[in-house]
Amino acid sequence: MKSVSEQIDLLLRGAAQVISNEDLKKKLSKNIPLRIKLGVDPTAPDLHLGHTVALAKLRQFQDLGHTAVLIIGDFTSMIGDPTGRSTTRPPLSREAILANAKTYQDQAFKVLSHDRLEVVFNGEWFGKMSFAEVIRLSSRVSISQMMQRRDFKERLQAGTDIRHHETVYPIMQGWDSVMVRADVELGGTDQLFNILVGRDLQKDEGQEQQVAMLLPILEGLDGTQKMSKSLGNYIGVTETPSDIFGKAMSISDDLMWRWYILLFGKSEQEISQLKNGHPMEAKKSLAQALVERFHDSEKARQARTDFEQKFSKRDVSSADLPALTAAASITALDLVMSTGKIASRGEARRLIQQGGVELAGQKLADPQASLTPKTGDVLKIGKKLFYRIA
RNA sequence: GGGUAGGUACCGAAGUGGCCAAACGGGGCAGACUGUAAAUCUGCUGGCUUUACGCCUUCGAUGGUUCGAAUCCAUCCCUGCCCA
Repeated sequence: MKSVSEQIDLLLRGAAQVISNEDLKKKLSKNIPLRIKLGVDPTAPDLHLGHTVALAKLRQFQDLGHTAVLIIGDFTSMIGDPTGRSTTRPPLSREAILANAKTYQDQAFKVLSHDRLEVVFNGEWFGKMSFAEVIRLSSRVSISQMMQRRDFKERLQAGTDIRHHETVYPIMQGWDSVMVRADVELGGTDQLFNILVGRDLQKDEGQEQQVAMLLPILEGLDGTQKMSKSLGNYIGVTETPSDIFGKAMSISDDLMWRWYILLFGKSEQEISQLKNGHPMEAKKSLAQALVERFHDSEKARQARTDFEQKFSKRDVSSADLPALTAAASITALDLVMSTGKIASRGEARRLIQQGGVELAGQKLADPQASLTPKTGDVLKIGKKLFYRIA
């Protein structure tokens, strides 16, 4: 096992806040594997890079010899974490939760190691609790304490309703920490309150208190807003190698360094070393590393080669492109529409008129022009869509 | 339950009888420039077509008034705020 200071150096990279550094150091000094808790809500079926920030941190702990305790919130997700929400969220059905949990694990293992891992469902203990126990547990947290949470306070002020069960959520999350005897709990910065409740409850139970390690929110492709599905600025972990690679290449340089730190735990020295080279090289390496993480190294190399051919060398002659069957004689408009990727004929018309469509290297200008596409010709629509005529 | 302000395109927000497919901003898409980056500039951004100031659908819902309605009237649904 690495020395405490080496571990600290690695673990603190990218962390937004740790409560407290001293506690963490003390725990590490015991030189026995720590139990690192990460609770996840199986509410959304697909993970994106934003979700993997905490997973990557958890993996770091695993690599240092600590035990990852992944809590699947099958029970808590029936409530829905109110964190960051301005409205009560609709509960999920049992079946949906279990199906999501399965998908979640499959995807999480692209980042996590199977070694030194425990996966538990919190229904194991919450499902058995009696109402009396629930009341006893609830009595440990005061309402005014609960109302200190920013999202509750704001909702209260804004006059939107807060349902009673939502205030129970932090208590349940805290109780999870007690049940798994967590040494460290990971979470986004918005999880501060919930994780601190865990510390309180552990203290009440006579346990050593967990360290709260908060990780920053990952910015999405646009570089400003948080990565989220609804904003469409995300990279999903199940996306194809070329999509992951291409999307990663489209981010700004500033964002690239953030991703290096948050997703790959790079140190300041490593970053400044990368900054000495060409930024595009650094970005390609990042993109390649991402593909490797979610697929494999062979596919990552392939994605990079394809990308370089398609874009850097602008040579698509040998690249692997989706095939498109076209009639011997067809108008430019119909050819573009036959890809099925363009929403309306009006949009296709606009693309052509604005010079966004090329066939065999020739820009098309007239939507009505009659074309005779040959087998092997490449159709390029906009920046990202490529087809080879079959 | 009472009062009050509202519901407009992906989002925000103008428009209060014809010049409204609906200003403006954001977002998105495309082009130029680049490192297919960012920033910047330009264009586009409901659908269809024979691309025309043509047709169709749209301004919470349904009916109505009118030659003509996002705009006026009626009923209904939903949301915020204040009071109880």
